[in-house]
Amino acid sequence: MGHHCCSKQKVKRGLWSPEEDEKLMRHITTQGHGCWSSVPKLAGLQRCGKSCRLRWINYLRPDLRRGSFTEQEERTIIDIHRILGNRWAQIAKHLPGRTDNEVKNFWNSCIKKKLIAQGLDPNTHNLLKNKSNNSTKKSNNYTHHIQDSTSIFTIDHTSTNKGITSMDLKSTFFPYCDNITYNHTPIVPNIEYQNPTFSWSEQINHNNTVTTTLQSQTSDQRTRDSLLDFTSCCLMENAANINVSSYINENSMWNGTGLEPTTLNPINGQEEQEMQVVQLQGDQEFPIIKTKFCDDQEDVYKVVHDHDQTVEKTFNDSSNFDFEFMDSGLYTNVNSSMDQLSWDC
DNA sequence: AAAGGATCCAACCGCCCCAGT
DNA sequence: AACTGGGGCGGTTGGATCCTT
Repeated sequence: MGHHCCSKQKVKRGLWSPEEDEKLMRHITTQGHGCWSSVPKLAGLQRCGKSCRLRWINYLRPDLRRGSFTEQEERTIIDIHRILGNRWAQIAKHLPGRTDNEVKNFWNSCIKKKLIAQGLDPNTHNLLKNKSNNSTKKSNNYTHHIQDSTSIFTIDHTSTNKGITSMDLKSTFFPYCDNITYNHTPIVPNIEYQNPTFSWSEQINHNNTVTTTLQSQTSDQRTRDSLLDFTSCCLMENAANINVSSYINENSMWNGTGLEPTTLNPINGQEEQEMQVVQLQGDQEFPIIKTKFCDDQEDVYKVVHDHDQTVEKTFNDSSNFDFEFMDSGLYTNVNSSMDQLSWDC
């Protein structure tokens, strides 16, 4: 069964011969394609218009870029796919000379497998469930720096200096934060939080607990929730030397915060929901962070220390962004293509 | 060398959207 | 408003090629 546009015609199918290519090329370069349904007749081809169009777009077009995909192109595809999903035509628009078909094939034949091999679900970009625990275990000697100028995070995993060492959260991620004062006293001295619109303070109390206070004067609930989550998450990162996974998600990109708003309600329904508590664990002095919410939603974040200097954690399932992904170097160009994408799409 | 499985990728299919009537 | 045709898109297929045994 052919397309409705050419179902009455006797059309050839299958691979194009060099002669057919020649005819189509000559016709379009001299006459232009105009109405595709008329191209086969005018070009002397026994193909349907759609087939001609496809052949031109995917193969004959002179501005096509041939050859294998570069690493940069691969990263771009992954970045955009994280937001748009299988919208190959949209993705291809960000890759000059590449077609949607090409991108789709590359994804299915190559990228998909790479992501799976890294323990990531290619559809959601989340950690695959059966890999999530393993991914949190890492060697003390593992070192990985990401200092791409377009990355929002710098991550350092040297044995003496783990965790996020700096971050530059652009104001585009916090469009609702207009009047937040900067008041930051980090637990880990080399941590720098560079976004002036976003801050919190941390104080070590006499009873070996740490109180974190989010300094937010915004009245927007989503921002407050986002910042609370973010603070909690970073605190865990710093205190436990773990790689925090599954935190920012693409939906949050769309709601404008860039961070996943919590769906939880503060304990006692407090208006001020900034309080976080870090407890130092017995003589090991290993910190655990527990965020208190309403009774039925308690202990969403759990950090468990084991004997191998590794950490397991449990997160709210609704979180599906992963720092592991950025850690792998795949998540880049946030401030350029990704920001642009938010506006384009 | 040959067979069979795996992979790649060009092309097709079917659906949707939109503009024109 | 309903119909029609063209264009665009994502999913799928199947033949060619590569790889493994």
